[in-house]
Amino acid sequence: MLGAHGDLGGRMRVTIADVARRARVSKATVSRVLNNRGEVDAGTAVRVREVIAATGYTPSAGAVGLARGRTQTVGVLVPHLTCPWMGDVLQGVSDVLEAHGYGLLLHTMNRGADSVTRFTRHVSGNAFDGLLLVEPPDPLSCLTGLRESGFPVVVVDDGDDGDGDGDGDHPGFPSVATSNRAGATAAATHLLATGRTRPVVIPGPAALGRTRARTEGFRTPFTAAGHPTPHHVEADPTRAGGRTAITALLAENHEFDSVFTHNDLTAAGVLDALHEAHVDVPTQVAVIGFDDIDLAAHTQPPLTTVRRPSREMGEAAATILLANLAGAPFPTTPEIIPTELIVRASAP
Amino acid sequence: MLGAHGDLGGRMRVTIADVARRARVSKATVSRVLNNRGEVDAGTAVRVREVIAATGYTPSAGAVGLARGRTQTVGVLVPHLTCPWMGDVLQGVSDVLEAHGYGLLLHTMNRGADSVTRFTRHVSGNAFDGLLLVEPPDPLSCLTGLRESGFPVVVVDDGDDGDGDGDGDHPGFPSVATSNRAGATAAATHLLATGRTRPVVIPGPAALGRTRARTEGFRTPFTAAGHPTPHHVEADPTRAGGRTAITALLAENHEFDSVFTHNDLTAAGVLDALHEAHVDVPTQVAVIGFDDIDLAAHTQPPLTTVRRPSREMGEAAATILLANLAGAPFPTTPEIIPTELIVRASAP
DNA sequence: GTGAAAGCGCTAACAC
DNA sequence: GTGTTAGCGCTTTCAC
Repeated sequence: MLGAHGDLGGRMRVTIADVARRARVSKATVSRVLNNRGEVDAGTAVRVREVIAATGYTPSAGAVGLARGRTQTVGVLVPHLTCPWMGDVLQGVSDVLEAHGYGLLLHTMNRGADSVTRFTRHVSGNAFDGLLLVEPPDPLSCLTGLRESGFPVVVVDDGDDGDGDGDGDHPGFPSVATSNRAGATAAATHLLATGRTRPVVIPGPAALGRTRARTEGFRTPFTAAGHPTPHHVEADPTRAGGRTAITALLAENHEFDSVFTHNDLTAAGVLDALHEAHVDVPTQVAVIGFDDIDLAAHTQPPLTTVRRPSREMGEAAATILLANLAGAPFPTTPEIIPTELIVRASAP
Repeated sequence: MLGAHGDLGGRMRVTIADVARRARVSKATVSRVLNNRGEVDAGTAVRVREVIAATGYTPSAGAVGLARGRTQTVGVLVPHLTCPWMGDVLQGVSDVLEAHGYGLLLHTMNRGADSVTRFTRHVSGNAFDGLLLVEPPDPLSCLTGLRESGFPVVVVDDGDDGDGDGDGDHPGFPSVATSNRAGATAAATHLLATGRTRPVVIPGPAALGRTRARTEGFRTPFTAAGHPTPHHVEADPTRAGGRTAITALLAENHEFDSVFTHNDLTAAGVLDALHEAHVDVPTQVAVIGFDDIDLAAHTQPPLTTVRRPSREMGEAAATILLANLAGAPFPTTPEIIPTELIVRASAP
């Protein structure tokens, strides 16, 4: 009977000592076989491996971590899990991490300060080797402490706009972002090319770097072509927000031939409002969103939008972090994954 | 200068020994203060706490885990992160776990067998105290081993139909499911109440218990009312699948006045096909989906659907698991979170 | 009330 | 090549 130490319920863990005893070697040798470290006699190695297979031994992750000082785990902090693209980011991260044998410890900031406190404890508790911060809100107090401690951190989707001046929302951290500026420029260029000259812009939260980048990127082609700066309208970054904003605009008889929103949800609301007002899309007004969430392909009409490469950003961030854990230095400039203009019926 | 042992880069970890030394007590006493265990002199406790605060000491999660034999972490295995409701499930799980001070180690099965192998290593490596299996595919080999070992596992969204016979896809495991049968019955009843008698059903994967449950639940009211068994049509569980299926059905002049699909994506495809064929929804054909993903509220017309309480299911599963870790026995019958019929314009 | 000492399961010098 | 010996940072008897 195997390892019948009598644990309550299941059988007792088989430890490296058990393996060593049964293979008639020392724990050190088992460890060597386990990690292909040092030269071990071929015959001995085979014997050890047989015992390992026979006993079903698996090293205790915790013990290995304690002894090595590394946990083979990275922490991921996300604002919340329910927004449309978070799954994509996580999938990208998870794929890379799993491929390299790393675990992924997930944390949410859903419960505000308390969440962050708990998270910080985990960090200082050495629960993981490195950290991925997804869309961190601006004033994340624990950040400064992190940087000072030299703990490996990569920021995903910092507000950086890809214009090379490195002015993300969290300068000083290695980061992955998308070409917010170029994406917005592509949208503007597309509108101009299809004869639209009087756009309305519904920007995102003003505090975010990406809002600045998208705003500027969109304005550039218009002013360059001699048109006035696009009209801006504030709105909640929701479907209802977009709808309300455009309804108000129509009520005051503001003239426009196109709408560019900083996110797809708002754009969906814009479509709603236009539909209600019997304004045809795209003949009377063209609409372009941002992100390319699932919904974008399903609106009526389907939404032309700037795709944000969420999954690729997750992959890139994880890759950079793992490279650093493996000894490589962090890149000094943000890695920019390009956006892509997805042309659908709302702005053909 | 604090703990200037000289770690490369950051400052060296402050350990319980450091705290003990500076507070002029033993490690044991610090541990007692830390865990409110045993009677510690009030003055001593205060002194220790001061040192802890001053040094910013945080216990090493790994060391605590090794010593206590518990990691305060639960593993979550999901098929993939990109499907619409997974974020909701995870959010529910995460909220409960964080509220109880547990970490969440996320695993994906994206890469098939390899993923599962890695995952299994983590399990036997004692990386976590308990396990949440979300929508596990039928033949998950490691499952039987898990059950035998007595390792705490809760299955989320097992195929169980809530009819009380406990015939989930993974009998023997405690599980959380939704009232698939009752939800489908509600959809059927709603259709009948609005004068629809010739429905078409597009079921989900035949292998899943929930497909059986939804199929039966939908059929019951029709046969009870003396109508024939609803016509079934196979289709991929995607938007394209629903579209193709209905297009074919229209081509062969099959008569029907309503469509019930086992998921919203398929329903969206059905709407597409009907729209193309100039069949009006809902006057000519009513459509009801299942799940209530974000998309459902945004289709044209908005989709009537059976809401599946993803987030609540996640919360329930986590709660059951934590209760077990705290000593409570597992419930012997699946916990059923009820569905809810969300009536929108596609089937008013 | 508090300390000393023995682990938890593993790795990593260092000897032989 | 392989064993011995220390730890990694904490918890937990068991004395005092």
